[in-house]
Amino acid sequence: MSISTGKKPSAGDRHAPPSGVLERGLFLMSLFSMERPRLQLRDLAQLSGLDKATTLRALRTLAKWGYLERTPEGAYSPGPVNLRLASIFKATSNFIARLEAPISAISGRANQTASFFVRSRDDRVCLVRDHAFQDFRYFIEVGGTVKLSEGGAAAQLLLAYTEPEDDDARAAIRQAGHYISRGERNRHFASIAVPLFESDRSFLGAVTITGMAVDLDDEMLLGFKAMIGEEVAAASFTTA
Amino acid sequence: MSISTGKKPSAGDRHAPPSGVLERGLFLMSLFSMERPRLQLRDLAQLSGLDKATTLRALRTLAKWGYLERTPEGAYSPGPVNLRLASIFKATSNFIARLEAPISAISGRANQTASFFVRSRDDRVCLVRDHAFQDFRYFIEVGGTVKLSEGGAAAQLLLAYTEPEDDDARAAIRQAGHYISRGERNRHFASIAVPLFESDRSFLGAVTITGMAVDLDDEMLLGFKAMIGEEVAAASFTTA
DNA sequence: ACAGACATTTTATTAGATGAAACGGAAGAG
DNA sequence: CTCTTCCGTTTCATCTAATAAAATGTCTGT
Repeated sequence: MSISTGKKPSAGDRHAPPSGVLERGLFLMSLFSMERPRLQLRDLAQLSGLDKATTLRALRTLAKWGYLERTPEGAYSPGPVNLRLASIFKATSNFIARLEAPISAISGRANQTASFFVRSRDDRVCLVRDHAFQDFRYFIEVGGTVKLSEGGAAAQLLLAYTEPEDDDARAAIRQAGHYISRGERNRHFASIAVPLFESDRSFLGAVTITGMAVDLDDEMLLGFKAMIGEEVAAASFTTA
Repeated sequence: MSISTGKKPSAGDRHAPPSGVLERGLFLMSLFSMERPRLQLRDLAQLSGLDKATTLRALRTLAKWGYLERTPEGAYSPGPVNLRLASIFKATSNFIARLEAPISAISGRANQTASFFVRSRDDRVCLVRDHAFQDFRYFIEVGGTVKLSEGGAAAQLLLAYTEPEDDDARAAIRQAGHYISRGERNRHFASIAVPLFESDRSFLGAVTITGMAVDLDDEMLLGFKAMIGEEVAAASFTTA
């Protein structure tokens, strides 16, 4: 009753928990992140706003199927089944595996974080990521999604190449074949995003290099563009 | 009613579908595999034994949260969220990333499939795998689980090192520091499994090399043991 | 021995899951 | 072109199975 009618002004319930057992279970899974890879019942119940007993039942089922596993201390963390599903996912989008080496090489040569994003409805999803030596806590993790409306170099570029309704700004981005952002999503960062095409010229997504704004002037970012082109060409992709 | 009382002797319902919405949803996810990465509503309903409407509702929720995505043709396949959870899983079991290079090297040097398994309750789970040039359809995929009771070199070795109740056979395996199987799970294959320890000597799981029995006599399999030791040592693991 | 923090079980109540049937739309055959 | 078939989707009366508050169990530290 506390969900539909009552109000729980307790700490962590910014959003009301979803209704429906399956949705609640998936919601619980979504509470795990790189920053919080292990959570105990109490935390999950509080974060989700669900009753302890309800949370426990869901966690048990999730653990029974390997989506979660219990640590020796009794906390929960994502389990091995996710690996299985991730490898099936990778197999269905056949180009991800092919992109891993180029992204790694790009990251190494730029000594910055390199990523690959695709559009999924109104979000962008990070599918490949290599961190070089940077502190990665400010970034979206692999598989993570961000609303396109939140901006960023990758978002602008994805919109330019995939949005049905066109305008001058988007045409200009396509004309240039890249987009540079400065502090658009995070004040301290700058990025360049370039489009990635399959060998048959079909658009796949955006390759980006991101780093601290102080380290990267526009000239340097622009210089990365040719290098990205070289590296992805080794895997038969193109950037134009 | 068809689930609890009725009988559906149709094609693919070897097991009755689980009850509980969450469990049913997870069950649906488990129907995807490397061999069947895309399934449509009809297939999923039939394979699971669930009603079409029930299946549809679950699939919609799963897709809404990114666990599944729809192909242009309307079929379902595992979605990008699995990638996110897999990377969190990898981060929590920090040794997986460290093992990937050694497994790859072992596979290359033996020119056979190399894998790493851990025990999870009464199952073994494949966490790392490199295929060399073999046809991989006969093998468990990464993240895949198999009952320990089904045997195989890895299963025997995991039992020897993790089962609380000991017996002579298990003590002998620990004494030898390896286990060789021939046709135990599959008539045509042979494997050697060796234990993997963290640098502090805590047991992690089993490294195996598997190939066609005709190509691998016991002497050859035994010869791999030292090589495995060398390669994992490069990542500060040990095999004894 | 007591208190506090968590995990787990129990149970009466009803929200919400279920599935048979009907509908709709697309593709193919005659 | 109409008829048929095959799927996905919607609807709705029925009742299973999910819910949450409270009680109980299990630690840990004082």
